[in-house]
Amino acid sequence: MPNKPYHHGNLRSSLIEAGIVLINREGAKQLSLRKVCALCGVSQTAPYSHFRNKEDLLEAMQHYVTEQLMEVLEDAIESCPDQSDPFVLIQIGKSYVLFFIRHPQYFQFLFSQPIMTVNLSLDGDGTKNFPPFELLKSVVLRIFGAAGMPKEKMEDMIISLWATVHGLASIATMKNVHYDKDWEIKIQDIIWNK
Amino acid sequence: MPNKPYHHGNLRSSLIEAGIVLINREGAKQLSLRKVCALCGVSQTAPYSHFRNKEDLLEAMQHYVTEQLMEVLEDAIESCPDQSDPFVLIQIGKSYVLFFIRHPQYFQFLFSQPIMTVNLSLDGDGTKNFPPFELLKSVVLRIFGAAGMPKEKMEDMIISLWATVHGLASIATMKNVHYDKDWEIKIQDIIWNK
DNA sequence: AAATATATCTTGACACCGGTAAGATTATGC
DNA sequence: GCATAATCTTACCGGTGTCAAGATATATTT
Repeated sequence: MPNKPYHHGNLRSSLIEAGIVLINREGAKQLSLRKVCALCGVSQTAPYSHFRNKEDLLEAMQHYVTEQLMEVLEDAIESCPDQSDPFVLIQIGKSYVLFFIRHPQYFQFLFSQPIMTVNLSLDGDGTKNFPPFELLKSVVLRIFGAAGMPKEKMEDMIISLWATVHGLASIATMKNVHYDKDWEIKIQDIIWNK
Repeated sequence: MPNKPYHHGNLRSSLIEAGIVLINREGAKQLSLRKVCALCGVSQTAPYSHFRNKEDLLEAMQHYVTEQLMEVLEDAIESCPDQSDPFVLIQIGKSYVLFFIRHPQYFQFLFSQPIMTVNLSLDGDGTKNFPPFELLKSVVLRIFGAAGMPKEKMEDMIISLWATVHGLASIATMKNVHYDKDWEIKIQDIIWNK
């Protein structure tokens, strides 16, 4: 049984993952730096060697969650046989909503104080954009841009699609929502009927 | 210049309104009981004669905001010449989104920890429901129920409509969203194209 | 009208929180 | 091997929600 070393080793990533654990356990609202520190077996001010403040840690955790979401969305795209079929959009939307249904705490956490930028217009710098949204934009551009749809119309479609899907996720992850149907089936219908 | 009386007189409603002022001034995240008390010129524990705890005050404030929203939505309905025209739904949706665009802090505040219930099915007790949602349900029921639309289809329509509108409000009130078009015009198009 | 009871507000205190300052411990580069 | 930098700890500060006990005003009863 070795003594606990003075240096943790990889505290930065441990703090991020401990924060994620606590968010899933008790929700983003109850998260405190001190609890994260306790879970990592480290003093209350240790994080300040790796993050400027709590906001900074939260931002790193948001990137962590966003990457998980991106993997899910990219898998959804790859699972489609025809990449130029608008059905890809349904799959993306479905995966987006289901991701948050499976991790209800993530929705509040990601969007309660969103740090990432969202540029709703098709041109402009996409590198700083919320990656899932940028992904949606690129798919619409690939499918309908090739078909000659005017840019204005594509922008409307992107906003409308994301609003619906994001709204569904928001509603589905609310605590006091009662719904006796199967979301997975309904989501597809709802996106489809748009 | 009269001395401040020991009893405030109408502290309960004053606390609610002071809380609303502070939320509009610095956001729901920064709100503290003590600040509300200071704004009312009262000690830190005075609220506990009127509310069980902070949650309880926040809940009362949510009801306060919800009533403002309801007034806006009811005005929107009344402004429609033909109450059986589906155009009423567009007007409701537009007013819903614009309300939150005009009061960006309210969206986070109302839905960050929603206290009210949302029953997505058409039957069941509507009295405990989030009133704006119940209003939407009743309008859809009135317009399309009379036209003989099956209940299942109306439920899909309600969820889809609310998801879109709620999602639009969510996106439009995000801090880091860049959009150079006029929301008021776009919203109508987007809801319309559904 | 006086006495009692109740509602309302204050003071004092506690544990928890995010954050700063100064110092201890370990790793790194020359 | 020594100096420097990175990492972690202890001590402390102001702010927060909340409880306990007491002060003050209003309401009720007699």
